[in-house]
Order: sequence, then C-alpha cells, then structure tokens
Amino acid sequence: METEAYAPDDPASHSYRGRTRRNAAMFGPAGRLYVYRSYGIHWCANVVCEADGVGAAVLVRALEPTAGIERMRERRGLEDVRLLCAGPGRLTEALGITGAHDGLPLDRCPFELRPAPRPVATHATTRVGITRAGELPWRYVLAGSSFPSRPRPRAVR
DNA sequence: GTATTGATCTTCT
DNA sequence: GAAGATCAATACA
Repeated sequence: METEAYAPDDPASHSYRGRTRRNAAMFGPAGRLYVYRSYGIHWCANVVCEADGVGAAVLVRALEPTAGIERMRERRGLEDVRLLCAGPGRLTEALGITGAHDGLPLDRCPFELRPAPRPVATHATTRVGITRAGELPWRYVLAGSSFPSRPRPRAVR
C-alpha cells in the first residue's frame, strides 16, 4: 500500500490554513477518517493523526486489494485488479467511501482496525500529485508492494 | 507511446 | 475568478 503524510505546518496540507468546514475532521480525534472532495468529483480518504488538535493526517493513496475484490470490481466497473485501488480517488470508489464517512472512527463498524501481523518495511519517497512541498520524503510505500498509485512511481530506492 | 482536456466542489485570492 | 492531495477519455505522434 501507499500513504502520504500531511502535517499542520505543511503548505500542501489542508490544515495548513486553518480549520474549515471541509477539513474539520482533520482537527478531530486521531484514528478517524477524513474524507474530502477532490477536483469536484473524487473522494480522498485520510487517517487523522494525533497532533494536539492542530490538524494532521495521512492520505491513503493506494493499496493492494485483498478481500472483497469482486465488489470492488462491481463498484469500479473494472477488471484489472492492479487499478482497483491505484490512486486516492480510485481507492475510495472501490471501497465505497464517500463524504458520508467523513469523521467516522476507524475502529468501529463499518471499519475495522487491525495491527499488522508483523512489522512491515517501508520505502520513503517524495510526495506526488501536489504543487507545494512536494520534495518532502513523506510518501511511504510498503516494501515489495507492487500496487502503487502511479504506473511508474519515481521511487527513491 | 505521450499530451491535453473535461468533469465540477471547496477554498483562496 | 482561479487553482487544486484526481481520473478517464480523447487527440496526437
């Protein structure tokens, strides 16, 4: 899978310019979901992090489909498993995440949080898809994962 | 194969 | 009025 971190003092972060109606969930308790509308048509999902209520979150950019692949295919109308969740907008559509899930706790229905079976190794790379502070190495990809959000990620490996 | 554009919401200038 | 943490369809080489 693939994630990207956004800090309160990060120019690319939605929380950078203070709290708005849209990003309110970002300032809420950690462990919740922050869903926002991107370019008017897509939803993007973030996990809110503990940051003393100043607004920090991790954007889930991509993941490797493991369970419920058939339902993802139905929702996306797509065959290729590699594209089901290869990107923030694709991922939310595949999982059925919408603005209705904004601010919901991740440890309760319809979600489930589980610790990783064992420690996972990650690669830190530069962020993508943003125009400010994109050089920060705050994008994390699971080592060995072949389900990136971009066809050819410019990994710093 | 790469490049450009349309869809259309929230916030910023 | 413009831009953006995007995607998919179309146009071109």
